[in-house]
Amino acid sequence: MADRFPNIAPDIFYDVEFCPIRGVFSRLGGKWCLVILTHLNFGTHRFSELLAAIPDISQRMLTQSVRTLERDGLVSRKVTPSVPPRVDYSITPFGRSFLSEMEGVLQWSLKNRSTITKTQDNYDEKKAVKLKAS
Amino acid sequence: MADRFPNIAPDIFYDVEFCPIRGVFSRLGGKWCLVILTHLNFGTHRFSELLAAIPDISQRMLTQSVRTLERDGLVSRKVTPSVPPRVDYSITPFGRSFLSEMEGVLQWSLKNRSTITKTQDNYDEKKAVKLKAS
DNA sequence: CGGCATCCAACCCGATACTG
DNA sequence: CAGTATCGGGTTGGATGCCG
Repeated sequence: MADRFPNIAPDIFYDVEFCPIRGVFSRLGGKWCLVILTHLNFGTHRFSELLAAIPDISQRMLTQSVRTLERDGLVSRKVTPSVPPRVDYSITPFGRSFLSEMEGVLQWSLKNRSTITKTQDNYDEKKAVKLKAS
Repeated sequence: MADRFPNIAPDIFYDVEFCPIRGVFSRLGGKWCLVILTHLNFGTHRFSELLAAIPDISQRMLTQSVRTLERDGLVSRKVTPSVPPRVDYSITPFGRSFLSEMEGVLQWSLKNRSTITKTQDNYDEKKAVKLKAS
């Protein structure tokens, strides 16, 4: 497997089934899961609190995302059968361990946001010039 | 802004425009960009090599993804105008800096893959029992 | 209040065909 | 070889309405 090409990645990344990027990360890496987890990292919150705290998420997506996070064990869900009912979401230790690994990436994103924007603008400009030349 | 709720995240995560997750990470976090970057981290590769190295990507998605990575400055593209033409992709130092931040997350994914699978199975089973009871 | 169900629009993505 | 262009299915995600 590794002799497919010279200088290429370890076998694990070829295996579509076991590749850590495809299997785990692609599901938890989405922006919603990460945003929700980040908010819960600062305290337990009700469904409606999360909904208000994340202005650009729909109720449907929030429901779906917390369900995924609960199913994967990164978030715990506590139902209080009062009237009206109350549901609280908390981050689990497992969820915290994931988030701590994401810390560096988030810092990187924050630090390099403007650099990327400029690079993009530069790229788009060059492309526009080439198009005009043809 | 921060007084919206008690114990909630720093302001930056509320700002849809400047939030590091939404702005940068949601674009680079997708599985394709990460897989491509990982392969390029082990050496420069031609388009067709990448296509063969990543069995589950289509030509269209590969083109699109390397273009995104190039536009964001994580990958460099070198065209050799021979017949037939040759295009080589390499990871840039900037791309390497991103990848190094992702290292921990990838390790986490690899380490906890089986745990997550079991947690999911457990969750699904409990849910099935509840459905049967009703 | 915290969902779930439904409908519908948008876009993601693969397959295919064609070009320099 | 390394793309671009187009079509079409499948999924994502928003809007609305109903229910415990």
